[in-house]
Amino acid sequence: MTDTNPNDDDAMLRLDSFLCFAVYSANHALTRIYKPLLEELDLTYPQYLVMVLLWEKDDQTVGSLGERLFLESSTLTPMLKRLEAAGYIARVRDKTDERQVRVQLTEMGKALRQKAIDVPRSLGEATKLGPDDIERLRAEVSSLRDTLLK
Amino acid sequence: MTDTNPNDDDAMLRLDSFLCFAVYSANHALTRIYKPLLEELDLTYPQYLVMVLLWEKDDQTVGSLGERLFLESSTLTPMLKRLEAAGYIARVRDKTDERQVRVQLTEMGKALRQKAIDVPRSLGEATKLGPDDIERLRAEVSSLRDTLLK
DNA sequence: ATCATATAAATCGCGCACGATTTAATCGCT
DNA sequence: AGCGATTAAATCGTGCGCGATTTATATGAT
Repeated sequence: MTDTNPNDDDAMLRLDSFLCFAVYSANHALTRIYKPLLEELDLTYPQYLVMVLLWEKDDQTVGSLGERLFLESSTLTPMLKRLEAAGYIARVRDKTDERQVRVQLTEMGKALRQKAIDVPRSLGEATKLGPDDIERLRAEVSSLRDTLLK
Repeated sequence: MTDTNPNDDDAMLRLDSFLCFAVYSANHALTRIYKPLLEELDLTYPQYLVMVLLWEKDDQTVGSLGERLFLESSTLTPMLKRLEAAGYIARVRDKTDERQVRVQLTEMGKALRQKAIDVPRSLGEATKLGPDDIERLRAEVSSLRDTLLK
């Protein structure tokens, strides 16, 4: 008698059972944690992600940044203009292919890296998780993303 | 000789190691998966979350919806107006406390539930994960969120 | 009863984020 | 060389999402 839950008329249409809502709300929670940390750097959270990519490797195109961040040019272009206005990056047309715009760190942008150096540690602490748990969770969530995008 | 990585000048400022970016990008990926499913219902993803809450329990205030979704009235008010314009809900001032607005399903809103009934299953399939893995991951990510908001 | 305080939504300004379209440059085929 | 197809960014319109403020109502202490 596999007594299927008699109160099953919901067919699991309950918010608390949604993985998507967990991810959605965790993302907002993370953004809120970052906010005060990044305000000191005069960066928003998505802008910070761009800067991290540029600190990894300077002089990238809009397209390659978008590919890494899963963002469209319609999102990046205005964001990059704000980063340029803030003085952290320069946007220059590629000389050999004028269609592309290369995004380059200014001296100010390079210098900012030092001020951002312990943001990841602060965040790690806020999660109250050990490095191994963080890495395991990160790998699982990344893998979910990759499955969905495939 | 625990040879600490000689190329450690990065101090882990690498996007690929960020749990936050995994969550951020997984959230976008989920939104993209939902989009075509919800278009048939004439709902956006956040609107769908509101509807799920109302299907669970009709006649809730703006504030209580916000508490469940971790959203402010500045986000909800315009969103609820759009749901009202779509014909799915009604917004009525509470008679005994005129400060509050009660959000109530219309007949159309109630009927929509049947059309939404297998959205969760479609999503479960897209993740290519079993129910147990989904639930475990959901619990972990929710717990992360709760830790951060505490 | 009155008035300060608190609470609930709404409003405003700004920054993502996307899809659809447009503009500009390059590529490829002949 | 020329021109259609492709590619890279930018632009436009819409919808979240927040913090700060405003408006309106309710509460509470005297």
